[in-house]
Amino acid sequence: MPSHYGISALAREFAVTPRTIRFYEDRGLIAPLREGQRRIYRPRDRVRLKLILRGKRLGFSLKEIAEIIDLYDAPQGEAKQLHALLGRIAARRAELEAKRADVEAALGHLDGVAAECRARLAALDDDDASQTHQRRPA
Amino acid sequence: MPSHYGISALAREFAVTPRTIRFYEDRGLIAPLREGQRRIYRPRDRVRLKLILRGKRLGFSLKEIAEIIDLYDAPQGEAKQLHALLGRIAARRAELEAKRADVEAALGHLDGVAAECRARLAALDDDDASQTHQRRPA
DNA sequence: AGCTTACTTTACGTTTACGTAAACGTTAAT
DNA sequence: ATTAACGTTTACGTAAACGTAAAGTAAGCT
Repeated sequence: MPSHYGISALAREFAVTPRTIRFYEDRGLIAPLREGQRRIYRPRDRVRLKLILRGKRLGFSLKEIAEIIDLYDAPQGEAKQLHALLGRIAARRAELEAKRADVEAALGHLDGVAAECRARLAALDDDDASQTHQRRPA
Repeated sequence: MPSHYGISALAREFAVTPRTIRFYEDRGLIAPLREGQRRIYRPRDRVRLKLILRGKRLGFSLKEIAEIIDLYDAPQGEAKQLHALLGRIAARRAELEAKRADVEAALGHLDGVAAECRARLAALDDDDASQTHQRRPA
C-alpha cells in the first residue's frame, strides 16, 4: 500500500472520475502535492476526498463541504478563534442532528408503509384460504 | 385552519416560492385539484410537499423523491405487486440507513474536533495561569 | 524511434432545480 | 372603473456539479 497515489488510482478507489477530483481541487476542497505537473495524493488528501463524498451523500453543497472541512483542520489559533470555531462546530452539529431526525422520520414512514403492505398481503392470504377451504365466507 | 390552500399560502408555509411548487408539479411530484385554472392544495398535497422537501434535505434528487413518494401511496394491487413493493421499500431502507451511518460518522468527527478544540483552550488557560501566577513556568 | 499509458490544461456542453420576466386572466376593494 | 392582489402559462436565464472532447506533455516499453 503506497503512501501516495496518482489521480486515476484515487479516482478508481472512490468510484469517481479524475475530472471530479480536479473539480474539487479547483473549488479549493483538496490540494495535492505536485511532482512536476502531476498531482500526488497523500493519505490526508484521501481522507479529504472521503469527507467530501460523505458530505455529498448527505446533501451538502461543495461550498458547505468546504466550510465543514475547514473546521476539521483549523484547530489552531488564539482563544478567541477557538471559541468561534466551537460555535461553528455547534451550528454544524445542529444541522447534522436535524438531518438525522429527517432520516429517522423517513425510516419510520417507510416502516409504516411496509407494515400496511404486509397487512394487505395477510388479508389476501386470508381471502385465498376462505375461498379454498370455505372458511367464513365474509 | 382551512382544508385547502392557494399556491402562495402553501409556498409561504414551507418557505419556498410558488415557482418551486409548480416545478414539482411539472415533474409529477404533486397533483393539486383545479378550480378553473387555479391550483387548490389539499392536506394530502401539503403532506406530499413536506415529503418532497425532506427528501431534498437528505440529498435525494427529485427523480428519486418521485420514486419514494410513489412507494407511499401505492400499497394497492395483487400479492405479486405487494411483494415487489416490499422489495423496493427494503432497498430504500438500506439507503436511509447508510445515510444515517454517514450522519453518525460526521457527528463523531465533529465531536472529536470539538474535544481537541476544548483541550487546546484548556492548555491556553493553563499557560495564562502559569504566566499570571508564576505556577510551573513550563 | 514509435507506441502506449497516464496525466495535463482549456474550454465548451449538459443536467438539475429552480429564478425571473413577460403577458395575460379573475376576483375584490376603493 | 381601475387598481391591487393573486393566479396562470410560456420562455429564457442561471448556478452547481460535473461530462466530454481537444490538444499537448512526459515517462516507459518494445
